[in-house]
Order: sequence, then C-alpha cells, then structure tokens
Amino acid sequence: MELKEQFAQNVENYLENRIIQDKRYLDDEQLGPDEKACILRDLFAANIREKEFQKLNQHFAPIFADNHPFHLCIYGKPGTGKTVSTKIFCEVLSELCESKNIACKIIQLNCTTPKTPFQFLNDFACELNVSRKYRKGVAHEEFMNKAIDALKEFTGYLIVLVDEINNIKYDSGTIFQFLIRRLPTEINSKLILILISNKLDWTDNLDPRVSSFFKKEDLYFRPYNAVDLLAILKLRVEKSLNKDMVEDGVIEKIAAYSSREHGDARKAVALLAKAAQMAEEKNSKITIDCVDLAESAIDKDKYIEAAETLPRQIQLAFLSIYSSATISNNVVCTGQGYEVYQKLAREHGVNPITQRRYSDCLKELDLTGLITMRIISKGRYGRTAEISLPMKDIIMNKVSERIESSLKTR
DNA sequence: TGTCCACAGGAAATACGGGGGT
DNA sequence: ACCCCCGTATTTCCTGTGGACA
Repeated sequence: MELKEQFAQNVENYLENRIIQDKRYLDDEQLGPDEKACILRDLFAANIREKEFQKLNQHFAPIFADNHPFHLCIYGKPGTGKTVSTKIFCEVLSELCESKNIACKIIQLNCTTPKTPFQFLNDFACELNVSRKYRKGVAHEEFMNKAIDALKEFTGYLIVLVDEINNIKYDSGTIFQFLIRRLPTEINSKLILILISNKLDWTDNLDPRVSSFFKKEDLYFRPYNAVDLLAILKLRVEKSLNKDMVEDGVIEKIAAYSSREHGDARKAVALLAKAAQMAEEKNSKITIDCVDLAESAIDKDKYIEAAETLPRQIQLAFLSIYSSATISNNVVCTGQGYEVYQKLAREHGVNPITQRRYSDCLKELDLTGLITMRIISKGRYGRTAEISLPMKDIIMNKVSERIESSLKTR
C-alpha cells in the first residue's frame, strides 16, 4: 500500500514537473496528416509561406478555366516546408476539383532515399496499381508501358508530384525522357509535373532534346529567417511543452542559431526537442546552456548515425583513413589509405575492392562530411588526393568505435 | 624545357543475381 | 532445371595532368 502511494506521488510529481507534454509535436514523423495540416494553417496565420501558397494557387488556377498550366519546379533548402506545403496544396486542389466536377488525378512519388531509375519506375507503376515491387530483372520499358496503359483511358488532369527528384542515381536522363517527352504524348490526360528539389541546378545537365520540351515555371522557397523560426518554435512550444519550464531567451536563441546556420525548421525543432529532453533528464528548466549542450549532442549524433548506416566497404574505407591518419599527422593520400584498407578488409574477411572503386568510396565519404579530400599535385612525386579528418578526435573516436562494432555484427 | 610520378577519373567490359519463360 | 534478359555494381583499361626536379 505504501509503495503504491509512493508511486502515485512520483507520478504526480512527474506530471507536474515534466517539460514535454506531447512529444509528437516535436517530431513530424509522428504526426498524422490532420495535425500537420493544423500546424500549417497556424503557420499561414502567422504569415509564413503565404506567398508560396499564393503562387501555387495562381499556377493551378487555370485548371478551372480549362487551361493547361505548365509544369512546376519547386526549389528550396531542406526543411523549408516544400514538401508539406505542396502536399497540403494538392489535397486542397483535389477537393476543389471534385466539388467543381473536374477530373483530376494526383500521383505522389518520393525519392527521399536515393533511387535508381529502375526503382523509380517500379514505384510509379505500383502507385498506379499495375505492378508489384521488384528488386531486379525487369526492363525499364516494361514499367513504362504498364504505366502508360494504366493511364490511357484517363482524360482529366494528371498531376505527378515527385519529391526530391535530384535524388535519382545513375542515369536520371531516362526518367526525364519518360516524364517530360514520352508520357505526355502517349496518354490522353493533361499532364502537370510538380518536381521538388533541394538543388537549384539539377536541370543543368538535362538532355537538350528533353529540356526544350520542358515548359516550366519555378517556385523558390526561401530559407526561414529568425522571425519565421521564432513563430514556428512558439507554435511547437505551445503544443508540446510546459511553458513554465522554458526560460526566457531559449527559443530566441534557437531561432537565431538556426537561421544563421541553415534556416531549416526541422532542425530547429529537433534542437528544441533535444534541449527539452536534456533538461528533463537533469530535472531542470530548459536553459540557454541546455541549448548549447543539445547543439553539440546533435552534431555528434548526426555523424555517428551516418557512419553506422554506411555500406560495409565504405565503413572499411573510413577506418583505413582513420587509422592511418592518426599515425601520420592527419594527412593521408589515396595510395597509403588503400594499402591499409586491403589489410583491414582481409582481417574482416571481406574481399577487397579495387583502387578505382576505393577512390569512389572516399568521394562518398567526402560527401557525408566524415572526411575531406582535395586533389593536389606533389610535382614529380605525383598527383593524389590529400585526405584529412575534419572533426575533433573525440567525435572521430566514437565514430570509428561504432563502425567497428557494427562491422562485427554483420 | 621536357620528364615523370601517382594517382584522378572517364569509358568499356564484365560480373552478379533476380526475374520470366520453357 | 535451365537459359536468356535485365539493371546495377564493380573491374579493367586507359588517357590526362600539375608541378618538382634534372
């Protein structure tokens, strides 16, 4: 009985002092579509992204006068609300079309995880219910034909929304050729592509035969500034945190930091969440110090997580650089790294890859930010990539430890 | 001025392994 | 059970190159 009372008391305390009331609002992944819509409406009320929504409206308004709008390319850095805004807009659009009796079909695809042309076309066909998931062995042509057959009868507006289109690996040309040239001529519906990308220049290396056909309009989502972020964070605090436990200046600090560093709302909210979590563990209010701590913790986590999910060969490549960099003054060149790599690969019972491929792996590591490489010439002593580790030893230690252990469990 | 190092990185060839047909 | 087709992953082959050195 006493224990029970004690427990009840603890629960009472916890409920009174906890900071996080509803943690779902600190992580968009956990929110349902209605709640997301709700957040977005609040944002519009705060005059954020209103202009962009307006532009979307204008672009698609001609539909209702039986005019065919151009394609639409949407740009913007990660976390600027491109995807959410566009998705919500599509929902609104499709409701409006329905009420006005206009045939309109919306297909949504996303390449958040990088996709090969094969996987993309496979998804496209699946979305139209004319195919199952395949892993290999089916011709691109077959998916395209299936998709076209499925769409042949439809004569209304067909909107194809592709998120993160810049994430198509290898030959993205086949995809564009299909979407921009082939699809519109072989189906009877009026096709409008909405292509979302976080790179401004992804249309640059488009085949001229395709790009001349590509009538488009651009829409740019600018990064959030400190004022926007402050409004966004305030909304989240309102929904998810116990306001009394947030010290003055905390959200201002997060907003200022985030707008300076990246203008990414998702990251700003993640920082708030981490700070709240750390404060809760310490049983204190969220202070400015918590924000600083949270910031470095997130930084560390980011690299560790990236390192753990890397393919095995690339992990080995990283280890080879790491171990040779620590003995030779932090700078390695490709040849040295490769020798160490071969030894490591044998130790782990893995077939070593060629040096050509090894240097490709290093390039991928460079992209993740785990190493930095620049190509230099040492005159008579050759031309090579000079590779170094950009981060502090503590982080690197941790990262390599995690890689070692994840290699063992495979 | 030319040579030559130690690779970079492009292109073509080959290996791999799932898929359908038979 | 076997074969051929497919897209992707890796290897093989190769040409290119910035600058120290003789």
